[in-house]
Amino acid sequence: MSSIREVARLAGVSVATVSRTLKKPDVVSPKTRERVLAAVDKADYHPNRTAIQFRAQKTQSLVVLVPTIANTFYARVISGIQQAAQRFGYAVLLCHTQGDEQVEARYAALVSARQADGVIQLRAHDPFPATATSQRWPMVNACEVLDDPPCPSIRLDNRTAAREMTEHLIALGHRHIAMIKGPRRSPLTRDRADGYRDALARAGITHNPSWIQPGDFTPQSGYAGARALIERTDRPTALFCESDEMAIGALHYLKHAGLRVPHDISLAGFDDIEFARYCDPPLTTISQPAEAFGEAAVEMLIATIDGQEIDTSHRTMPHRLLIRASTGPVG
Amino acid sequence: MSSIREVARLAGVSVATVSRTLKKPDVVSPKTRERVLAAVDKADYHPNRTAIQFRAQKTQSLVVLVPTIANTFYARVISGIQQAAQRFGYAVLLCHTQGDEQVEARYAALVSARQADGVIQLRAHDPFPATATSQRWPMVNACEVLDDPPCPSIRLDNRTAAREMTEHLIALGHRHIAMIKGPRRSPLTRDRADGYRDALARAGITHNPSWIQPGDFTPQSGYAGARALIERTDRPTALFCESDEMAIGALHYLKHAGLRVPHDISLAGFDDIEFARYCDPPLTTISQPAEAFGEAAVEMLIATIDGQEIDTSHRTMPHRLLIRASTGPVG
DNA sequence: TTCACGAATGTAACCGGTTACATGTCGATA
DNA sequence: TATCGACATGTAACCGGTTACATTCGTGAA
Repeated sequence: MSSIREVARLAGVSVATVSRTLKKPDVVSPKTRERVLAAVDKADYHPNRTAIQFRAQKTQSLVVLVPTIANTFYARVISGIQQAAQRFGYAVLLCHTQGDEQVEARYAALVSARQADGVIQLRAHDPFPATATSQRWPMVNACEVLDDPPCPSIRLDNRTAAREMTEHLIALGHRHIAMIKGPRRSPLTRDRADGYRDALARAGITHNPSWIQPGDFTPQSGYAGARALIERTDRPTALFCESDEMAIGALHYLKHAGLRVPHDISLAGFDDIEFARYCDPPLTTISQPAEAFGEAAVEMLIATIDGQEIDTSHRTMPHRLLIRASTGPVG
Repeated sequence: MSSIREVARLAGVSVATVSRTLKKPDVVSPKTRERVLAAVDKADYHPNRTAIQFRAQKTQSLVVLVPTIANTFYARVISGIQQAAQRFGYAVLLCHTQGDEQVEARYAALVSARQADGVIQLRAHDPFPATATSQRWPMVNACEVLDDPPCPSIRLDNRTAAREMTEHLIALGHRHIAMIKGPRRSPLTRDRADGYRDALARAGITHNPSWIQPGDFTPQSGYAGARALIERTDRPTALFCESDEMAIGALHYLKHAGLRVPHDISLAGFDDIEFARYCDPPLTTISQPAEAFGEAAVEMLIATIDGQEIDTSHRTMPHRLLIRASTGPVG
């Protein structure tokens, strides 16, 4: 575990010269450079990054707070974060929070403790304590975004996307359109439900609140939601799930109940996860540029860390309605 | 950005007393403790973890090298790593390598540069340079394991698992069993193919090498592999894919080709990802304790870092054959 | 010869904690 | 009263780099 002093000793120079040889090779003479590099090799010297970070008061690391990595949408976002971070020379501290606010706070504290330079939060919650005395740290809120984020944010126009999907179902002749929502307090879920209601209102269709089922984005909750809706006497002709994972669970129940999709009931999802296209029938859904979310988050965060001005501190990423075979004319 | 000296000044004590108050509160007098804690509050003081790590020569961080996080099996392993790391007070530096050896080496160098205390490698490749001079760093190899790992490892008995699956198909009366493999040079894939051949040999079935299709664990490669097999004249009656993702792709092709599963052809996967049970028909597969892989890897790595003896430096995790509806008697 | 100047290199302070060791204080005991 | 020990606290070195500033050296011009 050789240090710079060991290398300096071996090369017969001062530590400053070793440091310069490695960081600004052009300011040392070729002869010295050669001697130093030979000593580096001989000593198997690797600069201690913790020491460098300590000295520079900069860690080149980012904290990413993700509710669950087992969700394929988040996995794609993280993949995008990784790519971009790598490009900028930043390391990614991945923090799996299960949406637990205490865990989030604990990990966000890595930034106040200067083990990381900033946070990317993928959930609609401010992980920093709201005390007036404590300062704000570099942070970006992406994917599931606070209504009034105290930091740059990157979101989808969830309301418009959900409206477009609902309009697609209405255009197919559906009037009885049910929805399986995400977790109660999420702004994202609220926006999608608003978009759904917008479309119904525009089409003059009376909105039946009991056709909105709660869910939590898991296939299990999709299965349960579909069952609750199908077991009623006033069965809907179309079902819009706020995530593909829930749609996949719902599809499973629908088949189990002997319903043909889309002949007996149309089914739509949201996210366009990889398996959506492999469903039988392939799922009509909204595609989101998941990797681009991650990349944009990293770019905006690093700009914040570097204290640059950010042209758009709130960005909206484009979505796309993908019509596949799971939705069809009302039977 | 207050330091310990600032707090000491505010409390009218020395820095040593502040440090002791926070780390060993019982050695300072209650009166002093109170004054110090008040000063900590007032200064909004957060100990600088980089300084602590630098002083302690210990980062409490692990590097995880994962080929791709977009694979749901790896996502579960990482989830397990996260849980365990959190329990031990370690942070996780996630490194997405796409299986690129240079990227792996660059990230593994975070350990030689002492930005992390050890590495968990999820791929069968040693990320450290093989020079004789360079020392070995704490590392654990999990999931896809080197034949002769220079470190503790955690693996599945892939050969036995694949043999059991193949025996299940043989027991159903199948004699024409094809396979879609993983990447060529992976020991994991080789072991599974060996297990498949073991079962055929034991049953006295001649092995037809042309019934082994290459793949890369993605649904696309499963789709392509299934097509290549089905378009032949000597079509197999059963298809064993080395991953569920490939099986899902294969299933899509089989349906597209108008084949009924399992009536016309049986289909088996490997991994038991969440969507396997939501397939139509639900997929017969091998379940692996993915989260447990991650947890075991963290435990063994931290034991290595702490220089403890490790009882079993090579662990084998249990697998389970899950028979669902995608496999059935030969038609 | 002397001086100025630039290039190359060295010296040492600094980043913010931890901790071995030194010092100081107080009460109990001889 | 002197001495001792337990307890509380302070002082300063240390971890391994970076870098401002100081020093040394060689070269060319006056």
